Amino acid sequence: MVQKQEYLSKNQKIVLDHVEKANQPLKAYSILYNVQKKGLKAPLQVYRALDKLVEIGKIHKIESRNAFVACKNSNCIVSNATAFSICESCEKVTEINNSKLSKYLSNFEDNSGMKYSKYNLEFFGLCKKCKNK
Amino acid sequence: MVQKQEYLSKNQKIVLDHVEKANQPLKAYSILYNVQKKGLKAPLQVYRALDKLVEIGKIHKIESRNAFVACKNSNCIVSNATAFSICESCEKVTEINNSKLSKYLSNFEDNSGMKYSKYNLEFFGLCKKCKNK
DNA sequence: AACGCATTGTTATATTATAACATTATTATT
DNA sequence: AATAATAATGTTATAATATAACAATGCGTT
Ligand SMILES: [Zn+2]
Ligand SMILES: [Zn+2]
Ligand SMILES: [Zn+2]
Ligand SMILES: [Zn+2]
Repeated sequence: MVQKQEYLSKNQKIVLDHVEKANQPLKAYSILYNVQKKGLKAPLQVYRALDKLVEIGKIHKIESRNAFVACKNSNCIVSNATAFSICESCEKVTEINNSKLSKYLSNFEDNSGMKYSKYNLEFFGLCKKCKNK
Repeated sequence: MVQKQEYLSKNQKIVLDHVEKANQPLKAYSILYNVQKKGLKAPLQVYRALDKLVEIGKIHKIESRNAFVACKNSNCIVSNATAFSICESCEKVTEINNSKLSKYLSNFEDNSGMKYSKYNLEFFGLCKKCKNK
């Protein structure tokens, strides 16, 4: 039997490194531009690395922004249970780490008969800084 | 003073009509293709109508799918508080109308000092049908 | 009529993402 | 070590999604 991958490949490391160093979401093509000096020449190389990193929870995609951010919750137990706050003025994005919220949402059921295995939540508003302007 | 728009323009009506008749999310270019017989020839005409319709809550964007769906909550009080369930197998999307959930999320606060004015939540899983396959 | 503003029409272009195919690397099994 | 299975890479081209820029029109208000 083939084991699940437990290491990161060269391209995956390069992309993750770059995304982790940023403290804001990055666009795929901005990542591409910045890792070209490291040998990743084509969009697909970045997208493939991102796909894998998202799959294993090291990176999350901010869907409303088409941007990618490194996971801030160690070990990323919550890769299938993500929540973010997004400032609509300065675009600052923060990963929300709130166990009550994640418990509430992970246990959420409605009358649809559907059992949810995953969710993504994005809150919008003005951050402290922008509110006081 | 100019009043806030309370009617829909020609293009907006055409697009909304079309989206309402579908009971699934539609892609912008599929909408375009289907309303070309009604005179909307260019992507921008569709995107502009969609923008406005999203703004006033008649239509919601399913961010993880880049697709648009008509609001199912009458009067759309919740245009800034949206929740959807998405089947990862058949891609069926349902707007969740659950007052406990919306109350919980609308009142959610964390220690970031941010007051959220809007949220979008997407649940993923398998719908009843797909689960029993 | 004159103004302000939303909407429209149009062409071009930017941005985001995937298809297809050949090759190489890694790990597991024999 | 050879084989097979799986994952990752490299590359070119193209698909899908979305916006810029600018001119024109429609409509309610003054
Ligand atoms: Zn995370
Ligand atoms: Zn801000
Ligand atoms: Zn709605
Ligand atoms: Zn289904």
